[in-house]
Amino acid sequence: MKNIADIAKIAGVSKSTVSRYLNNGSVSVKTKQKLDKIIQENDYQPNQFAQSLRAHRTNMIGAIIPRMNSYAVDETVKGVKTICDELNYSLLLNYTNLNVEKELEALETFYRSKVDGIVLMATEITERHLTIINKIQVPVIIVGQEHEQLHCVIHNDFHAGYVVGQALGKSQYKNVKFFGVTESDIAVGIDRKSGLIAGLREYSIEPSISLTSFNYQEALFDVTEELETQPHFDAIVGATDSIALAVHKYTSEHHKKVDKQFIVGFGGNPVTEIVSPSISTVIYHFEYAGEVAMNQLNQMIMQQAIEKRLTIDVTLAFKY
Amino acid sequence: MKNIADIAKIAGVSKSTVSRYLNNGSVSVKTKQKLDKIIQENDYQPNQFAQSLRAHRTNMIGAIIPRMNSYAVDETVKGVKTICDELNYSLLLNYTNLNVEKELEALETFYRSKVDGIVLMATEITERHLTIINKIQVPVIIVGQEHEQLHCVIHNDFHAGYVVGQALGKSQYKNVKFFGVTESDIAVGIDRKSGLIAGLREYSIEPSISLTSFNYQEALFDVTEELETQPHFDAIVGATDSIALAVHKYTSEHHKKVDKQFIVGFGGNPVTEIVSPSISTVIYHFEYAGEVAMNQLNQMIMQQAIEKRLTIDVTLAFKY
DNA sequence: TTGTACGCGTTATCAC
DNA sequence: GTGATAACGCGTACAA
Repeated sequence: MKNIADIAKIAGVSKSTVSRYLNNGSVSVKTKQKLDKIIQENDYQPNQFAQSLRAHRTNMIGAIIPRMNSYAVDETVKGVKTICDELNYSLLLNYTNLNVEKELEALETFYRSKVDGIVLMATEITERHLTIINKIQVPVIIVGQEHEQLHCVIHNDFHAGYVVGQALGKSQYKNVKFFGVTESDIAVGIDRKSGLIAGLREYSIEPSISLTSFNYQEALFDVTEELETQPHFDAIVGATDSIALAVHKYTSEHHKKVDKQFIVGFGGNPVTEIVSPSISTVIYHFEYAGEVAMNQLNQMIMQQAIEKRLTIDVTLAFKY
Repeated sequence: MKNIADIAKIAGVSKSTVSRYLNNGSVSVKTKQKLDKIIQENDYQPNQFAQSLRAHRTNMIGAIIPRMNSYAVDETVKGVKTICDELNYSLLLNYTNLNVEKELEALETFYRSKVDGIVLMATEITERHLTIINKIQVPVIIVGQEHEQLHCVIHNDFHAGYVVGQALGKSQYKNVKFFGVTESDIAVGIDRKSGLIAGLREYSIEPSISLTSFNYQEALFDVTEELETQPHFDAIVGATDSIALAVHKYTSEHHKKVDKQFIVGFGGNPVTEIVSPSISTVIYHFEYAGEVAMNQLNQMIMQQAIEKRLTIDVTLAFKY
């Protein structure tokens, strides 16, 4: 592998001339042509580490993701990646398997790797997150969760719940069941639920509420237990698509005579379309959120002033 | 951010002593204790780029993946990541959106980034792939596809098809339909199909074969067209879980009277479990394959001799 | 326009 | 056990 000195020697010029050729371009036409050819022939590439070492800048972005095989995460990363490509950043991925410790480690790791910025898809922002984020002097943007003191891109979860509530009321569903999740997750546990309640209230409907888990298997267990005792509702809402899918699984295996329960989820996961009959969902624009987040992060890296909090709207996809 | 010189100055020793403390550890007990404390207090971290610059080694692995929201890809990456963590590599991700050009670019990009090794999940290995891989002097391992001249970790696709064929025969299914994909994909297009045919032949069954796409929507279209003309089979096999899910979608929406068609897919995608009734699948151990691939890659980086071709076995998960 | 010399932070070599 | 020094590859004042 050739370095800048080799190229300089071959061209019969000095290192700095080659360097200038590569950066400013301020060289004579003659040497330019010579270098054009030589660099082509030897397909020379500047060593990025030497560059980083000198520039104190790596052109790398670290993304911390809670899990891999998740529609929301994958879509978001897709968006982040798109903008990284545009802006000429490399994307470093760190997956934490829903483990908070690993999440904190990942922040430290990226700090050591001297990434220019970090995209964090956390499930929860603890005090310790805050401490580390403040310690490391690296721009961080949260996507999918909200926090007063941090920059974040969030989905309009309250509104998502609200439109579902309204739509159900409008469609004359009276008897509504909601399977929610822990309130330690603000976005999903609180906002979606309150939105739904508010939307339904406009039609004087009060939903029956149960608690379950993000995990499909656990949700299926809870749903089974709950619906076995009280099997009929006009509509059943799951706080996530996974939960809605669990509901679908239970009802389609226990109500052969299709007493037509209306099922709704949140997220826009394509699997809601694959099951039969399809279930309704609120489409979240994860990929777009990823793009927005990465653009914001770039602004932060460039030291530009930006808003601390950006909200992405959702789209209702009802199967009437 | 402090560097090794700062630490040395604070401790009243030389840079080399600090460096030795960090690496060999060959320092006196006294200075060791002093440095323990000082490094702790200043939470000093060696600059990885300076290290890389010197060591000609980055401790980075590049993974090239065709798409994000895919069970197979995600599981494989999970396995790769696990071993990366163990071996102290950082994982750089490059997603190509099924675009061959981007795949080639990604190889070049990683080459420039001086990653120590590359994990390539290609859909197809062309002559141009080969050219670039030979040009860049970076160890590359293919996972999920086979190639004579390259190191690869593959799934036993022929055997997967074979066991399905046998199981169907054993179960007295006579009238078998197979939806396959293009033969330009050796693993899926050829091996699975030939395996199935061989397995069925032992029971003197010859399947009816149609061609379709990896894409769920396209598969659904093809399946619909095909099954509308000839609706009944004892068993229908899809070359991938996606295709099997499309079959499931069609049959459950058009055969209300459950004339019990047996559906089988390949991959072990959990969605086959979520739909109702569940469909059978052949479980592919993607995560394990990822682990194996990354371990192999590490061997290659360490200049150890390894086998060019490793095969991972599959597991049949039949819902009788 | 071009070349010289130095520094980015680290580690390996060699004296002491 | 410790310290001075050179080298990794690059960019940039500064001088020519």
